[in-house]
Formats: sequence, structure tokens, C-alpha cells
Amino acid sequence: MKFEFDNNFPIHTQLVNQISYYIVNGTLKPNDKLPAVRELAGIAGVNHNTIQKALYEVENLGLIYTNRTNGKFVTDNKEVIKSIKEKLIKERVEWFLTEMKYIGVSSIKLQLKKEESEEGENYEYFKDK
Amino acid sequence: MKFEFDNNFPIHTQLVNQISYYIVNGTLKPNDKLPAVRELAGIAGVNHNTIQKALYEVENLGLIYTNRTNGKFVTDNKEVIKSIKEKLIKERVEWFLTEMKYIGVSSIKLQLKKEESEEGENYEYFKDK
Amino acid sequence: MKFEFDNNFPIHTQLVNQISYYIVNGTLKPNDKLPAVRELAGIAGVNHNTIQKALYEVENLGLIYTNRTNGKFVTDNKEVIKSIKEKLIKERVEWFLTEMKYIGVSSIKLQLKKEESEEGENYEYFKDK
Amino acid sequence: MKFEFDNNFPIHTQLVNQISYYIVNGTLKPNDKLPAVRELAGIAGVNHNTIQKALYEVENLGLIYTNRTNGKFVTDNKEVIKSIKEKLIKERVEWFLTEMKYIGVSSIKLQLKKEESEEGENYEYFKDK
DNA sequence: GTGGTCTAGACCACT
DNA sequence: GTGGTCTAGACCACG
Repeated sequence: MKFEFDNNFPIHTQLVNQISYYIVNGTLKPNDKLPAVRELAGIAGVNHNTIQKALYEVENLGLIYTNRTNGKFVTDNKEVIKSIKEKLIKERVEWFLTEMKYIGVSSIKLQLKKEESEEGENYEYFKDK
Repeated sequence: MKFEFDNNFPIHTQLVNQISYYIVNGTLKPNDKLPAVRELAGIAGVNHNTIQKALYEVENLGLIYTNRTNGKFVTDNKEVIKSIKEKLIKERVEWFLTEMKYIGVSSIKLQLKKEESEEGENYEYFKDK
Repeated sequence: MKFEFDNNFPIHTQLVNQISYYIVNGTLKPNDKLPAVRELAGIAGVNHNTIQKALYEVENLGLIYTNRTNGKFVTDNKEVIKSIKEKLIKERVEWFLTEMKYIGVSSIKLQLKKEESEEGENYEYFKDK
Repeated sequence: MKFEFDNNFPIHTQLVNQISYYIVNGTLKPNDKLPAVRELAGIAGVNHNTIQKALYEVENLGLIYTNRTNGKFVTDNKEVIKSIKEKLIKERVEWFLTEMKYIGVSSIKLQLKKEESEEGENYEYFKDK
């Protein structure tokens, strides 16, 4: 588990994304215990309050839950994980297509294929002038 | 000409992008005169200092030049416009592919085709596990 | 006997309340023996220290007493039980009316009627602008 | 505008409630500018970060919005304000009725009447054994 | 002057 | 040792 930051954006936002990625891509599995807040702070090289803020938002998303005094855990609700994964993908795909349209790329073929192990169809986007 | 903002990010950055888009997608053509700073401020509904700052950055990119007494104009250097367009596309494509990888989308086929009217090859990306 | 917790508040406080409720509402009657601490811990799914601490507070309230070798029992002092019940009700009614006032509900009629089996008057609250 | 705190609960939670109350009860009206974060901190006698955290949550509720560098304002969406008001009332009414049930108050008549100036029916609760 | 972010460090509650 | 809260103080971006 490691984190990389781009200094142009708030660190806590990037933490929210990167932690979410670890969950939706399966690196962190349902009911896995997250490292302690202060340990994560050490790993990421940031203050524990910054981690706290990020995890608070991840919890609001529904990806993790807090067990008072025991730690924080990945939700065991796979539906939530799946739907957040779709949401993350959708947001980024739409952002990308919108930017491309603005820049003046008129024809885009985009096909995403999910992990073989997962059920469900592929995403397919085709945009022509 | 109009602008849309996401209140969560610096407005001047969004302005730089959106003005650049108008130039690389051909809405503003080489040697076109840009609206006066205060007019742009009105259109965008922001402080004229913010416009000023954004235009300064766009000028640094090489997309516009200032004619002290007459206003600001789109560069007539088509090579610069083209290379900035490529750069904008490249940045966004790379950002997009990186994010998808993190999220756990293993297979992506992406094909971009430029405006018919332009010379130059198409972009093609293919990433598989 | 069962317990439900809201993970956002101290569990031991919630335990004090819920155990008190079982006594004032008659589920646990005077001189009834409480389940052993470790048994309660099992039922509630919490650490036995947490139960211990909660019972200590309930004992301070006067609702239970400890018979060192035999366990903990509900007090047989019905006056104490009654007065604690009144106190619990009063606190909650006042909290409720205060909140409603802040929210801007100007007129509240509230009438509480005790269990038929109990002696004593009813509570009645009437608050108008 | 003033704030009162009960030391048994997190200050920022109480701030969220009290600020929400000021909005739903009409003390702060749609599009009113809130005092600056650091000014509020002074009024409430707490650190500006604590205010920040509270306002962030109030914003998530939809009651206020942030205008970058200009300040924070009450939403002009009266529907949101109204629905949050209902939500706040509902939560508190339900909490109250639940507590009363646990305590063993079998019969409760509760009637809330909204501000005369507002349209809409009254709330009425009647719970009997 | 406005909000936003981050750090360092402290203290508390709970188990 | 876990998370949660709060303070003090600093620095930044924006307009």
C-alpha cells in the first residue's frame, strides 16, 4: 500500500481517490482492516488529521465503516463497492469524453473490459460527429 | 463564447483550459481578436483580475499574443496550436488510462480520430492486461 | 434482553440507558438477578469491561445493587425506580421541547400517559407561542 | 447569532445542528451570507478548523454553498431547507417516541403545529398501546 | 479579507 | 493501542 501525490490538488482528495481505488480494485477486500489512522499517516507521509479527513469521506461514500476503538474496515457490502466502482468509472469516462469534445476530437471509440473474474458486461462508448 | 465553472477548482485554471479549448478546436481562429478583458469578465461572471491572470498564462503557452494598444489576438502560428492540442490530448489520455488502471479496468481500447479537415494521423491506444 | 447500538456514541452510555430502561419499564423487576457480566457481554457483543463500567454507573444511580458473591440485582426500592423513571422522562421531554423550539415549531401539544397499572398522575405538556 | 455547547458531545456536531436550526427556523434566510469562518470561530469561541468542519457538513446537507473567496451563503433552494426541516423534526420525534416506548410510557399524544406563516399541514402523532 | 489545507501536538474515550 | 476531537498557528489561492 502506497500513495503518490500531485501537489496541484488537495492531498486529502487524492487520498480519498487512492484509498477508494484500493477497495474497488480488490487490493483491500471486504472486511479487511485498514492500517491504523496514524500508521497510514506514516505510510503516506502526511499528518494523521489529513488521513482522518480522507477516511471520513471514504466512510461517507460507504466504502468503509468504523468500529469504535477497534479500527476501520472495508465494508462487506459488495453491492456498494461495485456501484462505487461503476460511479468512479462513469465519472472519469464522462470527464474524458467531455474534454475531448471541447478539444475538438470528433470521433472516439472507447471500449473498456472488466476483470475476467467479474460477471457483467463490458462498457462500450462510441461517439461520432 | 461562454464558460462553465466547477466551484471546487481554481477558476483561473478552468479559464486557461476553456480559452485554450476555444483556440485548439477552432472556435477562435488564428489572428482573431479576443474580447476585451472586461468584456470577458462580464461573460464569465468573474473578476477581471482573474481573467487577466488566465490570459497571461494562455499567452505564456503561446496561444495568444498581446498587441499593446489593440488587444489580444490568437497566434497565427498553426504549429504551436497543433502542438498544444496534441499536448492537451496526450495529458488527458494519459490521465484517463492511469485512472482506469488504478480502478481495475484491465482492458481498454481507445481510438481517437481528429477532425476530417485536419491533416495528421489519428491517435490510437490499446492497453491490455 | 437485547441491546442495540449506534456506533457513533459511547457504547457504555448506551448500555447504561438501555439497562435502565429494562428496569424502569418493568422488564426487570425488583430483586431480579441480572445476567452475569460475561453473559451480558456476550448478549451485547461488547467487551466485558464495558459492561462492568456500565453496571457500575447503573449501580450509582441506585437501580441495582451488588451482592458480592451472588451477582447483581435490581433494587427493591420502588421509589427509586419511580423517581429515576420520572427523571429519564423529564430529561427527554425537555430535550425534545428545546430542540423543537430551536427548529421553529411554535406550537406543541404533548400528553404522556403512564402505564395503567401504575399509580400517579399523567404528564402533560402544552407549549404555545 | 450565538452558540451553546454541551460538553458531552463533539462541538462540531452541535455546531452542525445549531447552524442548521438558524437556517430552518428562518433566522438565516436564503442567500444570506454567513459570517466569515474565522469570525464564526470567534463568536463560538472555538478554533476555525472546528467551524470549517461543521460548515463542511452543513454544506453536504445542502443548506449552504460556498462561493470561493467570497464567503459562504445560505442556499436559495427553499425546497431543500423545507425538506431538511422536516427531516430534523422527524428524526427528533422518532427518537423521542422510541425513548418513551423503551421507558414504558404507553400512551403519547403529540401534536406539532408549524409557524402560522407557513403553508402545509400540522404534524400529529398519536400512539396508544 | 475570504475560504482551504496542512502540520504538530495534545487530550479524551473506549477496550 | 484504537479512533475522535480540538487548538494553535502557518501558508496558500483567489479576487
